[in-house]
Amino acid sequence: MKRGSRPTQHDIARAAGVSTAVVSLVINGRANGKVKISSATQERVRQAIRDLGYVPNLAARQLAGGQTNVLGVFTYEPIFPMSPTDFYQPFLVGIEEQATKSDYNLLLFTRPTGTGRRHIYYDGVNQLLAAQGAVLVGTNEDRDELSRLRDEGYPFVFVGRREINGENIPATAADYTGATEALVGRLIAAGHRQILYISFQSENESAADRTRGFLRALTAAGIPAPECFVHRTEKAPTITLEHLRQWIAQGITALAFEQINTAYEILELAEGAGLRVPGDLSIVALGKADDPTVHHHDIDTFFIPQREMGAGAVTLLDRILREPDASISYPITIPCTPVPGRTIGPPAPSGAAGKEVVEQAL
Amino acid sequence: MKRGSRPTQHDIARAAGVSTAVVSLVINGRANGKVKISSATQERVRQAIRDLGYVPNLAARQLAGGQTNVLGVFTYEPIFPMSPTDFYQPFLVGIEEQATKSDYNLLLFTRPTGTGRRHIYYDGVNQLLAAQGAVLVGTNEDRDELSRLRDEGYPFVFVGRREINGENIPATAADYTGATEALVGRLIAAGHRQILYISFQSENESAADRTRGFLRALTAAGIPAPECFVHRTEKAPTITLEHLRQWIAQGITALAFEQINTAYEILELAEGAGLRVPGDLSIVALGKADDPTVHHHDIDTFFIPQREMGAGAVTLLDRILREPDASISYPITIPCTPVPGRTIGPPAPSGAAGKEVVEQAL
DNA sequence: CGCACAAGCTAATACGCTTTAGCACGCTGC
DNA sequence: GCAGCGTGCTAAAGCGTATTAGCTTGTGCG
Repeated sequence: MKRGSRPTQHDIARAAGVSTAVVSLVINGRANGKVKISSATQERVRQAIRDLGYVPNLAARQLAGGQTNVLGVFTYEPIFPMSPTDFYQPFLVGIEEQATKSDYNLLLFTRPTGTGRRHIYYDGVNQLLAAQGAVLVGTNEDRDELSRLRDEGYPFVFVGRREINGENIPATAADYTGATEALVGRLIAAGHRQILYISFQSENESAADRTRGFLRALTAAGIPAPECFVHRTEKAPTITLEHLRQWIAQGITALAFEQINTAYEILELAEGAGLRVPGDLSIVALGKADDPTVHHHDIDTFFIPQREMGAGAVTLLDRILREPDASISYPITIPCTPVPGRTIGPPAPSGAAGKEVVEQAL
Repeated sequence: MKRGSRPTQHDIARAAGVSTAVVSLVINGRANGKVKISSATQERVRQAIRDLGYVPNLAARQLAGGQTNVLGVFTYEPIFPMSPTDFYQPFLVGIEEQATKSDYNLLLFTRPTGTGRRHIYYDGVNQLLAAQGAVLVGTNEDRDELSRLRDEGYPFVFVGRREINGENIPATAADYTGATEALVGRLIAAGHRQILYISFQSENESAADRTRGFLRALTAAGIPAPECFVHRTEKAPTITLEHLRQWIAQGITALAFEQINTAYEILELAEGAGLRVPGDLSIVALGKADDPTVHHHDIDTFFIPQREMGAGAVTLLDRILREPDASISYPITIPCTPVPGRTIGPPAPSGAAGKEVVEQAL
């Protein structure tokens, strides 16, 4: 063992009077498998490891095709967010928790990619290869990269459902469809027939799932679901009191918002203008981050199980690494817990009544 | 090249009709150094790389070269805190930022150590060795571990000043001494002569630094600094209105709290009881976390430069790794920016006046 | 012509580990 | 006495890359 450098298996082998193969077998717990090592020898090896302070070289281990116990975490956004109310935080909490339980260390990919935006491929090199597998988090992902990654057979799991070329990639996903269906079902059960679904996100998988749940709830109740029930818009400010007035006049009795923030703004807008919620208008939000600092107590919605999604991603990745040939159907879906509020109620008796109220309010 | 696996330098070499050495040299831009490769050959190699879609194998590269670009991050507390207002968060933000700039990936040590509490040494083995060097964060550190770590010559940096056997270890530290001296100086400039320093923490380096700054400010102004000016207590609730009353009666005109939370509680306690701050009592806090969600607008204090401390730790570690023989004096000190408030003012005319006010208030 | 020297390349080795074929040995059963 | 077998171990072959000592060839120069 050269001065100043770490001991290798070779050094351990020499100290314990065995071959490096024995050392490797003992370290990897394969001493009682096909090849057997006497317990006396095992103990000598372990003692030598302790004496010399041996730690395996990760790169060598990986090169030789062994276990490194390192999972990569790649986020398209900065990992440690400046804003403590960051949406991604709970995912990472879940990832760390489960990594600890499953005995993995986490390798965070923070190296710059020159372009400002983060990329998996850096200088032509797949950064993730430094880890055995990786969990990917973020909204701003690069589909081409994901596609390439999958083609290469690199083991990874996305947090959130993602499709590449119409096919689901390994992922853990919130059951937006089911949760939306249940929530909208509650509106229908309360008597609503004309429900407007307001989508602010660009077309992505989460929005698609919610839309599907929305439509399912309608069809399950035998309500025809014309496209005019889905309102897509770019930004929150585009909804005004004027919009609300028009919708109510059209006979709309309930609004389903994709984002809880917008739901909350509109709730305040409506109540500030004298509209009663529920009564004149019922409001639901299709999901709420598990953020302990913010409480939208009153809006009917459901929790997005972020920690579970993060933890589930690690569990799934672990399984993929252990059983590379297992056929698993993606995504792994995790249910959302309902958050009861006070914004669902029976609709106003008729469209005309709604109209009156709004005119009074203005 | 086997099916299903990525092309290697060997494949490129064969395709371009050269040896693997040439491929390696071209890839690493060393084709014009000691060993020269004709530009025609270089172009052939590059073309083959493009044709076959070659991507270097990181593990092999690391094994052969030694450079891993991986820094360890060891925290005694969980890394992704559940509480978004966690004190450690900003340190990690800084670490990540600087790691990105300095072109390092971060290896988070999350593997359990069996004992519940996290430890660097696991089964007698230094876990950190998996990385080139490590940044350590946390209050609950194990001094023996740090001592051993240093003796082994492992490159590491602590975030926050730490002494082992009376000697400073590599660390980045907030300039508590200077900031405290300046802040207490402002009290003195306002006319205060009897200032009570209230310490809640157990005896550690940060508390010691503040105490030193406090005493320096006093001696610089020629004020004798008897020990009775330092009040140590375990928990916040132990300070009551009764205490305040006694202190004012003793002629104390200003309080310096180690923790801003306590300062804030006492401020509310005092004002709730009719005491005027400042006026009857001036209050300062010796440091405030860089937490954007909490605003103690009104208390005079200073920011603890947490992000800079984290970033500085990475910078320092980088330097230690690059110049192992450089002699650097520790800790690297980072100044604290003052946060002006409204709780410093001139003292009450006399001790007796203070007494009166308190008696009215009670 | 003979030598020195540069250019352009190859062969070989090392990095630290995992894995597997196979060896030596002692025991059992016939 | 020997085949057959299990136990405990070793030797050796990679994994994909970087590095370097040398080899060959061509060129300039005295």
